[in-house]
Amino acid sequence: MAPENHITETAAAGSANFLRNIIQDDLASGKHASIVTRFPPEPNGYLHIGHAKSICLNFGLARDFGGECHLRLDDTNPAREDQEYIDSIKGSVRWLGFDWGEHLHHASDYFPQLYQWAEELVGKGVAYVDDLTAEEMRAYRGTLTEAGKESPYRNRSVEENLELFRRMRAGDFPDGSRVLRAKIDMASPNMNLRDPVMYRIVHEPHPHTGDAWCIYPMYDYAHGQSDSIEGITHSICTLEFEDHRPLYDWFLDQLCVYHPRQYEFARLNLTYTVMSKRKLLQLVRDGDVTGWDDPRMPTLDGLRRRGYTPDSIRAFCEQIGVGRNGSWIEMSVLEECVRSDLNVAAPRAMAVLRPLRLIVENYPEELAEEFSAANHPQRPELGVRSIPFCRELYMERDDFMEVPVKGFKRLAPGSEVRLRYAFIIRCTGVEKDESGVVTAVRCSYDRETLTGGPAADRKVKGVIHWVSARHGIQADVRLYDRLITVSNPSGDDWKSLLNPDSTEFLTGAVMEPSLAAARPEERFQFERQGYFCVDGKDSLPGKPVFNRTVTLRDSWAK
RNA sequence: UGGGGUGUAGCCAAGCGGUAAGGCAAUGGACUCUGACUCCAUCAUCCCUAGGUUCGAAUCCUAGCACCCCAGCCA
Repeated sequence: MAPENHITETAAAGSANFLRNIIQDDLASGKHASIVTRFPPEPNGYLHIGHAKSICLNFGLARDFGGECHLRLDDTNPAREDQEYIDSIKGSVRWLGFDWGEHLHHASDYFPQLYQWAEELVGKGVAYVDDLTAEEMRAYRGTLTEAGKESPYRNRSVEENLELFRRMRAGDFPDGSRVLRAKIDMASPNMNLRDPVMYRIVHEPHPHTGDAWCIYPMYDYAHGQSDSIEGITHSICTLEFEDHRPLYDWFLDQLCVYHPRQYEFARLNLTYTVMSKRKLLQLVRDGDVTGWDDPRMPTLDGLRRRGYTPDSIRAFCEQIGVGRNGSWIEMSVLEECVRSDLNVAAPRAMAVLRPLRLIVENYPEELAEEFSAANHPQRPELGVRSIPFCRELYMERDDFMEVPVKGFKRLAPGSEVRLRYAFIIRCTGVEKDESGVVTAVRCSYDRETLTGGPAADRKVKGVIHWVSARHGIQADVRLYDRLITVSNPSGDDWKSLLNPDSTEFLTGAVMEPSLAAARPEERFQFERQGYFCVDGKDSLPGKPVFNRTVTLRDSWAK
């Protein structure tokens, strides 16, 4: 079979999108023998689910077409970047399941080359040192509908520009006093071409180059050339950089170096949350969340702590597709991705979140039995575990209604229900406190109805989970809800849309004893309730804290 | 009112002149010791609008309309 066919077949594994089509054409036409992509985050924040879309796209394309994908830290602005972010970015990409192999790069690796090229452009007379202040420069830039004015420093001689640029680099000038600009066209309808800044002076230590530099390249000057140096074939970025493409092309053409092509796709928007690093940083700084890895955050570290699996996030990125339409993906798509992953992967367990005492009147006081429960109803190979049972149990408060509403299939006075993996019980009465609140439910059980027993097949309308009061363990459970109250938050007042009830911490939950051994990041389905993950940060040995990843679908709740 | 983009179901999204894939959501039903899972069925005479070309248009042409992005020494 021809290699082309092999490539086509492999590529068919991913769902169709315009970038795959472009790459297929480029490979078929021989424009490229193989492809090189890159994921180029700026280390000024933690990666979020939107970055995951880009990571899966770039690494996925490389994987499917037999190419390579580089991880490049776009570290051109030491004023905002930090080693903490570099570490978290690398961890997140690896956690998601991608490997950059030998190709971990930093834009700062190219500072010497970038500087040399800048001198070359000065020598060609297409770059100049400008002394205008930032405010003046803004005024000279013009507006969307009016052309800008040329700076009075625009026509300095090559010699003077070279001398000044070298002195900028040598540290002779304070921050903000001068910049190096490309000499393009102050009247361009594309604002990016109105003599964009190439270098600015920043006396600030850099996490990767230390104090070797006090001038730093701007994104537009650094990015395309970095792509060129690395031999990137398809430089994929988000839509807002579309206007920058002429500038990307301009630098590469002026320099006469290898010229990668830039393609843009629509960034991800997810309903009921915010996605920009700026806003996420604000939530962290203002203490609205506990950190970048707060389980409510759409960051990869947040989703991880919440219990999302790398597989589920990759499946999500595959499902949402890649296009050029500004789109909002409904949170339910993401939730469905974890559910379907965890439904297969997560062992089941019983936990009572809001306990209500359940007394089995005709069960002997001193007796205790162990019943066998499947760890996964559809996967017998996952085995069974035993669950202790005794006269006094806990049931879920929501599973009892003194005056049941129509359609209620759980326990109510006089009604019957099955205790999962145990007996069928009938409610015989309730106990209440002075204010009328039910404090305990009383019932009787029928021994014949034990799972596997002679009357086990008797039909009852409902099955409820339970935990032995004598054997159950206590554990903290944290329930999370959407961060933002409206589906499509926008504008400056987004902070007023924060959901005040996005966390609910439960301290009285009771669980089957096997859960005491749960390890950090271990995931379970608490039957009839949802998927839960042992918090990787706040759990102690033998004392797990459970985060609710997502509820089970509940067709009754509606 | 300058430039660059985008318009296919509630939300995404294939489609590239031959008669509207798929996923999520929703609805109805089957099954069930999780009101879960699974399964089955329904869900665009129509592709922003209006004209035009064509035997034939979501796909080509023309004119509109709507929405998004751009005036950091951020990326």
